[in-house]
Amino acid sequence: MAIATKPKIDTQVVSAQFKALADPNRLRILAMLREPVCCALDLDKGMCACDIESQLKLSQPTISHHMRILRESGLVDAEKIGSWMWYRRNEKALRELAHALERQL
Amino acid sequence: MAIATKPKIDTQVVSAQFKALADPNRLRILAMLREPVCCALDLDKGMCACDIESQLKLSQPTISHHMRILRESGLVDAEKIGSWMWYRRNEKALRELAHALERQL
DNA sequence: TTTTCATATTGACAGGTATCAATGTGTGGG
DNA sequence: CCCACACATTGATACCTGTCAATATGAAAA
Repeated sequence: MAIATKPKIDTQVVSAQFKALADPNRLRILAMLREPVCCALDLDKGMCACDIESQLKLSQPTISHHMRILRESGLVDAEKIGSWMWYRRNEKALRELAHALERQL
Repeated sequence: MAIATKPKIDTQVVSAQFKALADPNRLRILAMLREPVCCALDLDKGMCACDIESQLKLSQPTISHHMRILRESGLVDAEKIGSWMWYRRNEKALRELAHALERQL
């Protein structure tokens, strides 16, 4: 079971992930999530949409749009708690993408 | 002078590179360039546009368009010899992008 | 229940993109 | 010089994308 099955690269998934990274504002969001600055105290939760909005000069619907693309690409995880949406980097997915880029693509 | 100056990440450049990777056909081209299959014997030159065209089901102008985007992103190098254009992966740029993705973005 | 707050969705719009047919531009061969 | 070849550029077209204002949704507070 621990046999190293050759890691499959799904071109559709990978190009969606690169597409998610292909916008400067989404790169900024990803960098912000690396070191969350957040209105709540529990930084482990990540950042909520309003925190991101307050640091980027973009409207609320635009932030929501970018977060959906990041979430659907799998590079960012989201969790709804109460009426807040908490966003976190998916470090595993980011690492796997970087490795695929270096070794397979 | 050998002090490790913090590697700068130019968001514009990086997002252009991810944009170049955000198309499935360009990912295929990059994968083809990893192991060139080429009409000429000297594989070190890379692949010429017609070789790429013959393996992808895309018109010649479309290939030319994709190669321009890959070239301008810096991920692929191009060299004109006679009337052929030879394309090669820029492994250094690809590696740097992968490292930036893993460590800084 | 009514109000308020956080976020998502919709609609509209300007600009970008992938694609191909047609045409232009050099280069090498005859 | 002219032709054939390899590639680039242009123009047209359909589709996709980033953005915001307006509106909807859903949860907490009053």
